[in-house]
Amino acid sequence: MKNYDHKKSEKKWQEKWAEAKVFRALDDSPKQKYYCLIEFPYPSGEGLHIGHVRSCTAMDIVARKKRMEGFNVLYPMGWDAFGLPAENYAIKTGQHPSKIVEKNVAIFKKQCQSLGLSFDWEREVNTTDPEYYKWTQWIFLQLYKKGLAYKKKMPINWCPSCKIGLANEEVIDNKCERCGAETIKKELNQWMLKITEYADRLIEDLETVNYLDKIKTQQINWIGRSYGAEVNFKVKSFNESIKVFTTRPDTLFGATFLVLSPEHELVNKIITSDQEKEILKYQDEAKHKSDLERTELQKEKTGVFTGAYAINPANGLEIPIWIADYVLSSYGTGAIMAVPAHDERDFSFANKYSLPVKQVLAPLFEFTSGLDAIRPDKETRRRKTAYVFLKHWSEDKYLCLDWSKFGWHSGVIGGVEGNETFEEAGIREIKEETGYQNIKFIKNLGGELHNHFFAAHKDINNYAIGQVMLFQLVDDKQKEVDPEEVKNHTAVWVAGKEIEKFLNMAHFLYAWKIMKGTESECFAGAGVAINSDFLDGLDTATAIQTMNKWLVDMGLGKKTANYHLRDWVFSRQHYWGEPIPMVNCEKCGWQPINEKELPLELPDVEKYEPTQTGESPLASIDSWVKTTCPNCGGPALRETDTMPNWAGSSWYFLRYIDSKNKEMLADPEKLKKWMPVDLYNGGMEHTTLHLLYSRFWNKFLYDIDVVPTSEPYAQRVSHGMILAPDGQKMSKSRGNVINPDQIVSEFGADVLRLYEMFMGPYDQPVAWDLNGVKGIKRFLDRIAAFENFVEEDHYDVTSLLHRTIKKVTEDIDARRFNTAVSAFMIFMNEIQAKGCTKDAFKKFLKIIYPFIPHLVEELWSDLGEKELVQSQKWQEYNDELAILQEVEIPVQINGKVRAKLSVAVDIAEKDLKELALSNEIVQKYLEGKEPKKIIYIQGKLISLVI
RNA sequence: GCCUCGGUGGCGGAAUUGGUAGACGCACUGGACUUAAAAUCCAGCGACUGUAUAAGUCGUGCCGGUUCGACUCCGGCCCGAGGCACCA
Repeated sequence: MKNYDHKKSEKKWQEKWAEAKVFRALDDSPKQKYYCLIEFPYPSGEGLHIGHVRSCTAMDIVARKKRMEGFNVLYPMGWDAFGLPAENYAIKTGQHPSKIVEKNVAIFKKQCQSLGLSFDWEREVNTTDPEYYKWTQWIFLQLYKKGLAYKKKMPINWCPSCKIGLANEEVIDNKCERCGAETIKKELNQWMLKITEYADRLIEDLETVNYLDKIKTQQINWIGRSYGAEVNFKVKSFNESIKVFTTRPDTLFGATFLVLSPEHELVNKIITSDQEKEILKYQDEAKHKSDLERTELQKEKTGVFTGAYAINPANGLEIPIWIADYVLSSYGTGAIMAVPAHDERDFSFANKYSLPVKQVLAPLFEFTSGLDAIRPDKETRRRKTAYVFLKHWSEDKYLCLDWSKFGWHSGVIGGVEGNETFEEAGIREIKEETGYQNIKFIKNLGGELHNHFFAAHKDINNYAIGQVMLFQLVDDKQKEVDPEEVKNHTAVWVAGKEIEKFLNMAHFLYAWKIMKGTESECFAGAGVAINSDFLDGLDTATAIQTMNKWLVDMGLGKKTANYHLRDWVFSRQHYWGEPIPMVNCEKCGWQPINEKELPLELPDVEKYEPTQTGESPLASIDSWVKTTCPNCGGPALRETDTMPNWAGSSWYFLRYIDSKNKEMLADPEKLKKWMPVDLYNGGMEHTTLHLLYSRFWNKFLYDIDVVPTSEPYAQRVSHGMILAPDGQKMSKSRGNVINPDQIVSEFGADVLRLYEMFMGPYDQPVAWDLNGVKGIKRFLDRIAAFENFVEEDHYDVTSLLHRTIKKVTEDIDARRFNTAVSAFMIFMNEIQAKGCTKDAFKKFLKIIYPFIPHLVEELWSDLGEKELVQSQKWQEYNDELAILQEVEIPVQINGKVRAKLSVAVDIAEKDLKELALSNEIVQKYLEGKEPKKIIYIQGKLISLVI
């Protein structure tokens, strides 16, 4: 076809698809279901972003292919339309946010359609639709009923100049986004959701889903579980006790003071009168420090003595109780036991205030006298040699480390004299350095492991390393050790992982510090318990277990876990969100509204600004706020806070399944049919919030038998961002935003789609390049204009076609779209040169169809086909045809390619070897000799060693 | 500081149970067609040596190791991006 007009054609096919309803997901189809989900966008005023096009197209390709493969595909779209931008725009213009949303949604929808995205529009949802948020509110009520929603005083960001509460997104560098004034924290009673109750399941169930590894690790880190113990400390002369959390109960004997966070509830009860003034001052200061300041002033620790003492339950010692803001009230119990000898922070605090330090842990290896053996070396290559001898803390085992500043390379052993082996040289040198005469060589750890030792510390970066050996110093009177015994004895030292464990750790560092005279006296690693009564001699892991058991037996504490994850602050002091369906009755307290009253609709207000008191604008509507208590019928006030915009997006994937249901959130039968989502695509920035929140809600709904699966998404993938041509993020302020509408109108939707799939690996960021778009345009023009049809296919074309089908099929499944596009190009290059049959061309059209559906439909009908390509079956490939008849086998000599042989693919190994050996170039290199070894890799290469 | 990912021509990138590094595209250079330009088509395109040939050397952030053979595996380092951060 000579003149392909993308504007006309794209519109035509979009209409035909809509007419034929080929993108509709059917609830009663016998076909296997496939639920393909893309994060629904916030319909901003700027319209669809070029980045949306990338992910929507990618999922569109998957959806279209799956349909052709015979799946009943659900690929829906909707709008996450509550949120600040619409509210801010409403404040500015006085327009109702819903009007703004309506307008923007229309633009977005049109844009999606102009791209030919195969969404099933019959299932469209909008979080701001009362018929939708009715169920968001309903879920909140269920959470409340199960005790998972509660009120708590929490700080919000408050701008003293604008007198409004700000969302975290509105606070930049501790300043108000609107006026630039410093923000402060203001305590407000807020609704909270107990996501922490689900923390363990949110970690553990990750094993049952297929998420990208980086997504899993990020979630695990965010939840941040750590195991430890809670220990109770009695306060002297008070009938109170302080509970602390520690991950190292094994160091309890070394706890020489306690530290409470300034906000700790017990502080005011236990302070002595002479300390009161100072304490109150410190508390006041802490309150005025922002989070930023508290973390910025990391290095210098401050604190105040309360005047009270606690009893260390392990040894009965009286230890002082301090307060300090390096202890956070929001983590653990808000109090710690300080073990300065084995914790860096406690150590620096103890140093500053001259508090006692007590060692209760020794490293597994200790520095011995041989350590400072640095000496000039006259005869050998080395000019300076140093040995470190580390002695095992209890056994008569030594680790000998040897390095040289002006080291040698592999294979060259320094320090060897005459014909002696390296081992002999080692023994000789140990004798010289230590005076020990009876030394047993145990094992040379060689070059493979030596770097383990020295990477442990930055100071020794400059040392190139020779060899590392294990020696045993045998007492002169002792008999030689049985070789078998040595083996067992030393197994722990040398067995792969074990040695890594030992060597990568703090022990060496500690020994090194002593040697350098920079020992800090704080050893925070794992080791062996000392000065700890019944724990003495136990390694850290065993000591922790023993201590945990002891704590329980004595009724002093228990093993427990702590999380970084905090409960979800669910209140926003804004207008444009779902009203929280609760009322506060003077008599009955907080009461949920009757479910029959849902949806609790947002009333109209005159002004959208938050109020001067920090309440939401809803607070100013008396008629709405004043209501009756659902419990006693007495006067009550409505909650005026609204939900965060994460609320609506936490369950939208469920609503697509039954978007028009008036009776329930969604029909259980339909949920059973469609859940879980098979493939969910979204941005990495949603990993720790939206993704976690929606998993939490789904799990909750699963627990109350509303949904059929514990995990909502079987697979989660992520797209990379599209950057501006200069490699910067696209933003309005930089003025480097690319408008997709413009590209669609100038080049066509197919060009934009294919370009975005080709630009780079799907999951990585790539910079926009207009020349690349033009290149894709050229490629599409070549497809459109192709007419080099022949009667019968050349074998090469047939074989390439089948290889291309295979590659594209696999690439789409693995989301390697860029290499699939390259395969299309290779195929086009081939058939332009050699020609192909109409049949082969049609097969090609079918596999490129998901990428450029409009052009393909046009060419397809042009070739006389009556049906839509979307209703065709996905093209299959024939493995036999995909095989090349003739291959080029490179001949390597000593690892370098010297010649290439063109041979039949099924050539016998013997024949190939003969052919290779008789090759002229190979002969030249062989110089009449026989090769030592011939390596043949089937169909890949032949390698001669001479 | 900790965790995660990444580093390959002028550019985007390709190559994974270790087996021809640079597919495909862009940019660039030369040629054909044209009065000319655009478009299109053909050829070249990592660096160096060499005679524009033949041939050879080097080359995937850096330093080592394993191997007949390393972008790929192992150890360490450097740089960049993202996340977390006084987390007891």
